[in-house]
Amino acid sequence: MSRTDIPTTYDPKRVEERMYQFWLDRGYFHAEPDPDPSREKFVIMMPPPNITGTLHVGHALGATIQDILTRWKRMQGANAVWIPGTDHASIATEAKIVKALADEGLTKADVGREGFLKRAWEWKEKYGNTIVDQQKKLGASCDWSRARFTMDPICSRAVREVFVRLFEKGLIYRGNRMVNWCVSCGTSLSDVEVEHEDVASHLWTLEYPMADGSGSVRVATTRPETMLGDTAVAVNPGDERYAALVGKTVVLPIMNREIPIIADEHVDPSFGTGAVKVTPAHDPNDFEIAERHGLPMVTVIGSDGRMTKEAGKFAGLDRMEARRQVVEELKRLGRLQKIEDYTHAVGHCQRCGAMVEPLVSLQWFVKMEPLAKPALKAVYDGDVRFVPERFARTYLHWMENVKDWCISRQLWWGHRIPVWYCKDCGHMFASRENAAACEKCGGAVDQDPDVLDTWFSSALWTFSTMGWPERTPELEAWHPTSVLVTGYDIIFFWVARMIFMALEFTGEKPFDDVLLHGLIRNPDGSKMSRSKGTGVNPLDVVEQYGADTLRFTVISGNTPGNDIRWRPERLEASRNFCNKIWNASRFVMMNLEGFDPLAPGAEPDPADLTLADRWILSRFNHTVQRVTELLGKYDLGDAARTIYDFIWSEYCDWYIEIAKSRLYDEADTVGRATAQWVLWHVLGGALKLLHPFMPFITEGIWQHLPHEGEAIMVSAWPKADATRLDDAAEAEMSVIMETVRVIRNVRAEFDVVPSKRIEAIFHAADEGSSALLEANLEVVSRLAGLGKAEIRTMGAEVAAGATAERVPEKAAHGVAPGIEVYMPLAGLIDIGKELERLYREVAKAEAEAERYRTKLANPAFVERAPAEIVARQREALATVEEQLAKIRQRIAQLEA
RNA sequence: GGGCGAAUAGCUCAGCGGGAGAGCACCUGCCUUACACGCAGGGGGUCACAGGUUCGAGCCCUGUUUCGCCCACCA
Repeated sequence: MSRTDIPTTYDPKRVEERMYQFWLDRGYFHAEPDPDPSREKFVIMMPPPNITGTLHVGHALGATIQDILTRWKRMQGANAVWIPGTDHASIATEAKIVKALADEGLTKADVGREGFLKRAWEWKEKYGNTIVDQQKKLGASCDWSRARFTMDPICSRAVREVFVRLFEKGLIYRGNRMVNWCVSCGTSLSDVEVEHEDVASHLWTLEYPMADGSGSVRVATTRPETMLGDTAVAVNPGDERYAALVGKTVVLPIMNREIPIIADEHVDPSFGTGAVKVTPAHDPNDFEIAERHGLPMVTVIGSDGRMTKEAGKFAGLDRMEARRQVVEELKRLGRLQKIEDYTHAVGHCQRCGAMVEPLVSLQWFVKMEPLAKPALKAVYDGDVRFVPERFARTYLHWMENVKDWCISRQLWWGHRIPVWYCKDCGHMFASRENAAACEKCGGAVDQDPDVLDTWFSSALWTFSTMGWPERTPELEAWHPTSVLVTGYDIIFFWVARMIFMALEFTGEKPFDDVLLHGLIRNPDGSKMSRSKGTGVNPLDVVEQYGADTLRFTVISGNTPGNDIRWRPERLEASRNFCNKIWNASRFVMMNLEGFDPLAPGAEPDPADLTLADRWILSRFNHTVQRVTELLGKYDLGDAARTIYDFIWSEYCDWYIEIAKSRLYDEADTVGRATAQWVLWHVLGGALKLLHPFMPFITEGIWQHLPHEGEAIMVSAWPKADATRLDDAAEAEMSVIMETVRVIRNVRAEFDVVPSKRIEAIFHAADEGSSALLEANLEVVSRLAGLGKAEIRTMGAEVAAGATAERVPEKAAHGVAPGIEVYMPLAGLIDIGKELERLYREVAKAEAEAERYRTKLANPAFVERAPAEIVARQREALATVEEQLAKIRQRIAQLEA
């Protein structure tokens, strides 16, 4: 195919799949631990998505960030590896299986534990890889050969090891305690799995008569149905109103049970009536009060959410129905004193949304205090760094107040708790191997039926995946990992737990940095929800726009930790950028015919470089510096924008346009070759900078450009070449650019069509400006559409009046630093209109000058501000005043 | 009840101590031999409000307001 046949629109479909396969075939994603400790390593463990899941834009953001960092580090020569995996997601997957069973008219009990697990594994085989395949579509450069699943033997073994060690150390214990119970999922939950939501409800004030008939005590409650299980009424010990009643008893209405009035510090005398009903079995505080006072516990709500036998005639009712009936009954008995509207927070199950019931049950817990200590220190000392930093505070606050972690779940899908109970002697023991008999008496044993919280295995992710407890080469070389990239919403679930687990079991932090990204929201700011149909499927986006466009869209305009709203229109901007790159590259390729930039001596002699060449090379190297610096700070959005601006606004808008003169001038062999080399060199470098962000298009183009090496993805990350940084060239170029702008401006003002060439007479202030303009006259002419152009050097001796005579009266006027332009627009100009334009120019410049003058007139500023700042202001003022003078002079001429 | 974030051009967002920015939208010209998914030019902002620090403040400090989020056992 001839290069001119390249389509003018970039088509991702023609590139993406082919390039990904190419990378896979070459094994570029794979890494091995490097025994050489001096080589930089870069390791990311992918947060394992649930096997129930499909990709959403949030995943796309996380994956893009991780891929950018990994590709960048790989290009920098680091031993970079990004290890992927999936999570069994105990409760979420189990819910899916249960639902699938229900669709067949079956229940868990119908299929039994084994049958259920068989179905779960089938589910995993069927759907476990969809999300992996989806990530490949995004261009994720994961080492797929290292993919792990949280229930792989290698991970399961680590889970057992950790459990047994914690058990033996006394850090895992079993206890009858109050836990969060989801009646719908039928399992206990940890504190973090409960979401508190404000619910508009009522505050009921009940009246309990004194047993001795001496009056009554009023108590307020948000849960009247629990009164059936009350075993005391508590007041504050310092509350004089009730001092005389403490020790006496009241009769619990409906149940007609005598319960004591006790004094407990927990009671806030200023709230409600100052007296509290105590229901130890259904309220965490009451549970504690009961423990302090040795109160009995009456369970009136069962694990199914229905009232128990203890609830008397309400037994069997759903708790909400029981509430209505209890309230009715109290009303009838005259014991309902008051109903007020009241809004309070109620816990809901994170997974299913059902109201969580605090219930007392026998569960397994991890004792947190000893584990939290080192985990606090690691972050406090800055050993583990949060980006943005503010999230370290969130973490520290949580960890400082962390309570024991309930890890047992009454589910079947997950890591089964490795504890056995002897049927003969009652001995309980934890074991690394499945136990067939009691370790003490040899009697028959039963394994604990529960499974572990999903997050228990996720917490070990950085090291379980690398073969711990073996001392594998991976662990030696790659642990701790470099950075964890995840959403700020799972700091407690996962980040915190990884930190204390890794510290406890490997003696190392799990990662150096935690990079938190924000959530992608709907255009109205609400959370995306698949159930509400508001989620965006990244694969649809890839289908329509390509992966690079999606990646660039999620990464640009995004700062760490900040949420962004999903605006589909932004995709078009990224898509247009792809197209811009495509066409710029197409242009370069079309103009590279007959030139081999890789040939010896192809690099131009510095003496042959034009101002524009030196300028773009300088700008490119500044861009390299800046982008590298930003990536190092995880400012990926800023880095993306920097590359975008360089490619579009500098390389395309200016350099390519400037290069055309030399490219099209067959006679200028040196000039042509120089432009070709610079075009090629800078394009290649810019593509490299862009590659981590847009891997497909950059690789696709790079493969068609003359290049060394196999692939851009394994090419070396550009290093800033100090010898190419050229401030003088940048300053001079800005004068040339300003001159072009001034002329374009005039053309636009007077509606001169682009195809019409115009004449320009330049007045250069001095020899320097004159020489600069002379050397770049062709550039200016091309970009500004000039026909005839003349440069006059104005010596200091030239008087103002003398200038006017040498300029056609009917000419538009423009001013750039050190350069004046007169444009006789051949009949298109209208002096009145020109004057108006000049007045506007003067007004604008005058306002600017005034700002500088005020500042410089302030002695405090001149004395106290840094000399450099003051000098800059003076310079700026001088420049503006010089231009002002010239415009005023021209106005004077025209007015005369 | 604590804590955090946001408030900057019509919209989505950068900027966080020394000349108010980008993309989209809008207006005016242009199919100029890379690109109309484009080019050139242009309009548009007392940077939420009130104080303070500073020679100088979207940028730092204090307070206020409005949204959003997280944490929390006042029944």
